[in-house]
Amino acid sequence: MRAFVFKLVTATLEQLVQEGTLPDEVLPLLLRGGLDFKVERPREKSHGDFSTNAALVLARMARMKPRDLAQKILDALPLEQDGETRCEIAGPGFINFYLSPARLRQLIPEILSQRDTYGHSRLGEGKRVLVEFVSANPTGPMHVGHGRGAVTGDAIARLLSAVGFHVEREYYINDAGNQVDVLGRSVLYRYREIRGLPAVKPPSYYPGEYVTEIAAALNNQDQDLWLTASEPFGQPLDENTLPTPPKEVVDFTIARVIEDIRKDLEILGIQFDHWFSERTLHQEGGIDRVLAHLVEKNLIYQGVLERPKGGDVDSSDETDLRLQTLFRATEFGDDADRSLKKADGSYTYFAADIAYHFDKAKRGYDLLVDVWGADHGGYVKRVQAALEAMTGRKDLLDVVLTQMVNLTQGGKQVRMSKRAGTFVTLREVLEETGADAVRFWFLTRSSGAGLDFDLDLAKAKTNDNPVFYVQYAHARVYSLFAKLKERSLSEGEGDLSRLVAPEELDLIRLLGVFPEVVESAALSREPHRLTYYLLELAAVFHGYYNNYRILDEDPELRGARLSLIRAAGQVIANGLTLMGVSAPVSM
RNA sequence: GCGUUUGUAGCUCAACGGAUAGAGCACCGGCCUUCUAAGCCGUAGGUUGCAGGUUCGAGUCCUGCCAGGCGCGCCA
Repeated sequence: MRAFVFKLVTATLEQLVQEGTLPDEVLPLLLRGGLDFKVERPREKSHGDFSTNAALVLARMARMKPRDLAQKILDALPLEQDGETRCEIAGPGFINFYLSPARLRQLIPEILSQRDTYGHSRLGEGKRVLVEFVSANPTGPMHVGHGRGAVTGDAIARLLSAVGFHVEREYYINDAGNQVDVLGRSVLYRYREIRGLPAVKPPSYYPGEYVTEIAAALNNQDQDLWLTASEPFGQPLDENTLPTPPKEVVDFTIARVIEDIRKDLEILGIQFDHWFSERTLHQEGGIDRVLAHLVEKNLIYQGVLERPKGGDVDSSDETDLRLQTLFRATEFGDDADRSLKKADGSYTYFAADIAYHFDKAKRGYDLLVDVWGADHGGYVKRVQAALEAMTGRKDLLDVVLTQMVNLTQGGKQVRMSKRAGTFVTLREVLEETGADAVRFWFLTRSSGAGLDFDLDLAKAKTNDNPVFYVQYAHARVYSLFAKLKERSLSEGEGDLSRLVAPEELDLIRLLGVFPEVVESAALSREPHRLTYYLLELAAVFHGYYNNYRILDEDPELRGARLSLIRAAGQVIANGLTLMGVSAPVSM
């Protein structure tokens, strides 16, 4: 609907250029979209259904007072003032559009015929987007923070898909590097323990219970096979000469952990199109090629990095004065050049990450979206820098950062400590509250802000619980239709013109906003906008329900109201679906 | 020290550069007991951390401060 008004205004401005009211230079700007005039929903209800600032933006170029120009625009608008739509000038020069009740009511059959596609659009023109998210290291179970990333990424993918992008979901598995060796050693150490052999904790290891479980499974499957390999763990190990665990043990362990993660994601209802292994990059020489490419562009040199000042970096450490292989990230807006190779000649994580993102770019996507934990925020610039260096494209990668989640119960914080091994896994929370609560709740804040997750409230069947509040609005619609049957009432010959109450027209207006909410949430990568919209819609719906009798005696009125709430139920269901939350028919 | 992010009502948070900055909870006052869930109406609550700047117009953009989070290594 907004697009319609926008086109109307644009056409009118073109006409004013031809008439000479507006200078010729406006025309090219208009065609290129170079003018930032807007058609928007006013916050203030009395300002109409739509409003445009066109006269304010163009006043200077037209050398006219904003209100005078507004009058010219108004006169030229090809709108018949036939009672469908009404316009007026207000404030400093806004032009406000008021839709008539008749026009508003048309929306109900539109929604009912579009059903689950209402709110969708073709804005994305089928452009290909790759959303990479979760990508939790395969070294242990997912915790709550990973869950937030998972839910956010999936919601963004759903939103982009709804507005017409071709979306694929990808999980990047960090199955190379030091950490997987640490993991393999942790398993071998526990393997010895299980077999009752002498075992000493390696200098660094993963303490969680899951490691022991995996070791037990390994023992079950392979029995004595790893006795020799585990021998070094019978005595204290020197940090500098740690044994490399056998590939089979590492693979077995990673496969187990990934399977566990996959299960969490399945409970959440998230499916990936691609699982991309970091290891394949190393094996197929992808990293070498990327480095060669950068050498060709003269973006690599041997140098020394300055030591960071202050903070808790140990300034007595001399290792950073060593000559290393550096990428000229500063030429692309980063704050420092970045290391690509370690002293032992192996690649840094960053080198692999460049190769990975370059691989994504080569696969031909028009847009890459990454969802990362906020603790990785410092890497955004360098990855974008590298991507620009490799592809020449500046805005290819969009990174969304998600902040921490705090679990609370009974108003008190649930402490999570990885060191003490008492951290709460995502699985535990899912079992406690269910996937709907987790998904909805994780989308109630903008992703950049911290989030408190109240375990008690998320389970509560009260209106304080936002998940319940919205889902219940949906269920209420269905319960009314059930009641209708129970009383053997007909749905009635709905006469929509009987919908005259301000609450009814407000509800319709709100239903009309839905497509715009979906669009803005998708384009800004801010799924929480959808959540807020649904909360508002649920509130308006509940208010209507509480103040008006839907199942009225009069069949014409009853039918009209039933159509309205059916449309409302449809919009709530569509919104919940975009969040990945179920829309229950009864509760 | 540098980067990044956040700072909005007592609390938790919204607000695509728009008009008088909004919800929920809590508080206070008043109704109500319904098509299933304590609902409904109303009052009050603000110098949007501070100071400048950009413009028709700034919570939003720019600069500088203040405060919290995260990050700043050849860890991933």
